[in-house]
Amino acid sequence: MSTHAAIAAHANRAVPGYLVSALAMTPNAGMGAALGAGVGAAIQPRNPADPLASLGHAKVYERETTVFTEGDAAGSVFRVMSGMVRLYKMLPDGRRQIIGFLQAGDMMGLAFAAQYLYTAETVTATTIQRIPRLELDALMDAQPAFARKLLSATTSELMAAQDQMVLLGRKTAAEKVATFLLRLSDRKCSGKGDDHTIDLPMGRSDIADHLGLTTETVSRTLTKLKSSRLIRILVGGKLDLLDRDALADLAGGF
Amino acid sequence: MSTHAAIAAHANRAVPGYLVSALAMTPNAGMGAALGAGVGAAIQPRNPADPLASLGHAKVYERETTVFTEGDAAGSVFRVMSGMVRLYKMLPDGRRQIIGFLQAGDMMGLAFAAQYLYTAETVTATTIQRIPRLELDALMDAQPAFARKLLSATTSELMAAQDQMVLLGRKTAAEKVATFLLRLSDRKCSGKGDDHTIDLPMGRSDIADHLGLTTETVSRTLTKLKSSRLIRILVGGKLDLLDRDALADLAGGF
DNA sequence: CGACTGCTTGAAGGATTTCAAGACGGGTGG
DNA sequence: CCACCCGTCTTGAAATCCTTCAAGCAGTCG
Repeated sequence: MSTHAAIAAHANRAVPGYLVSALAMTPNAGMGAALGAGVGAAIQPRNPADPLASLGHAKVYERETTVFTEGDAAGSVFRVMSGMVRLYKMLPDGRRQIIGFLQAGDMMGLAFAAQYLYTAETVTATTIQRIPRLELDALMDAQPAFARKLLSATTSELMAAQDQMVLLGRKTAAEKVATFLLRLSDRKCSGKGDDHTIDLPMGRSDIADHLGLTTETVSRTLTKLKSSRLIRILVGGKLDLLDRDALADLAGGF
Repeated sequence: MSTHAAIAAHANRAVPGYLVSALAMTPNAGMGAALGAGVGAAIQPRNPADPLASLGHAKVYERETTVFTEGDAAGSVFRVMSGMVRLYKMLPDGRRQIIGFLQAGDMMGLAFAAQYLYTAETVTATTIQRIPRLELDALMDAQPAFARKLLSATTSELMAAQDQMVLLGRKTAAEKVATFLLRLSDRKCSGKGDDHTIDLPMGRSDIADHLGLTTETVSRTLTKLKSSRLIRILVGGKLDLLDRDALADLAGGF
């Protein structure tokens, strides 16, 4: 159940309305999203074909700023234009689980519920487009194809969430960290520059809370990867993947 | 990322097409799903208002039977009419993570990808409606409202997946088991009979692989709950929740 | 009635956490 | 421009929860 509870099971805790799902929603992200679609291009929020471009308005948030909090009334959805955001849920006693990190092109707050289901905070300085729920509704009504894109994007999120469940439930610390680094690397696709240098703008405790570990374990694991010559840790939150194949082995599956 | 990788990040590993998402899709499950909607009623796959009722055809599967396997070409989506199904992903070395358990009304295989992303097996004897992807597409084209229902249902799945991440990443064994039992209990809503007796048709190792534990730990934890008079273990895979409040405390948040 | 399979229980081991200092680095102010 | 400061990261050692390894036990099914 849990992961597949029927709508009915949720009905008593969430009034219909947009809520909390985070998902990637880029101009090229729809059903027809061809293989290799966009990558770089898809990240262009100002793509002329972007149906969302004219909605709402963008705002710059400083680093370590709250965008919205779990439980807030959910009146808008958001799209990250640049920078990085973390989404997390907290247990009553303060334990935190980071659901994911969002980058340019990713959307959040898109779901049917009256309140946001998690908290969104910026990691770095971030530009975020805020789109009132009503405007999005109107767009969905006007463009059925757009509704399909949302479904497709949400579905992709679900796939990613399932991979994360495997990681959290069945992987060791080393596998978790290796998987995380490889995902970051696949994700960026930043075209320019070394394709093996990745950005780690978030702190160790963010990584830990995403992987179900402690900061100490993350640090120790990274140190071990460094000693094994699989990675090189650079200043300024950057990191080189020196042996992607070995990392993939360590990651044990995707 | 992981959990929120942009579509583009998936584009190179999954050709568009229906795939893997599992979600609850019942007649009353749409956007308008009122609070308290259906529960019992929503579980009625033959509800007259059910747009899916006339699609595909139903088949009975024996217990412990494979419905489809991760990697199979994904040509159909499925809806559980009765019984229970488990969905899981495996790591190359055999470690298994059960993504969720499906009951009457839940759908699976609904996503945009060429292959199924996980394996579906029956736990008990189960009746399953198989719906060719093309028929579902046609229905979505014909009934925009239906597409919204799918989006809503998928979104609910995502919410559940996020809760499961918190469980897997940040809860202790006792909290995991308590949470699992409470979810099962909330889920069933079987109207009739003791509202504190729940069905546990799956084995200990299924529970373990869903919660990120071992069968021994699950067994020990259940024994401890029994000793504490919080539950009573009955024959035939049934179980009484004797102190729901205490369990909720133990569960530490939803 | 015996063998099988799954559940329970015990004891030992290990991976990760917890507790506790240091080291590093980056930013600020003198 | 350098030094100080503070937060973060790293490293160490002890503790712990959970796993692993190993038997018993129990319900089932031929």
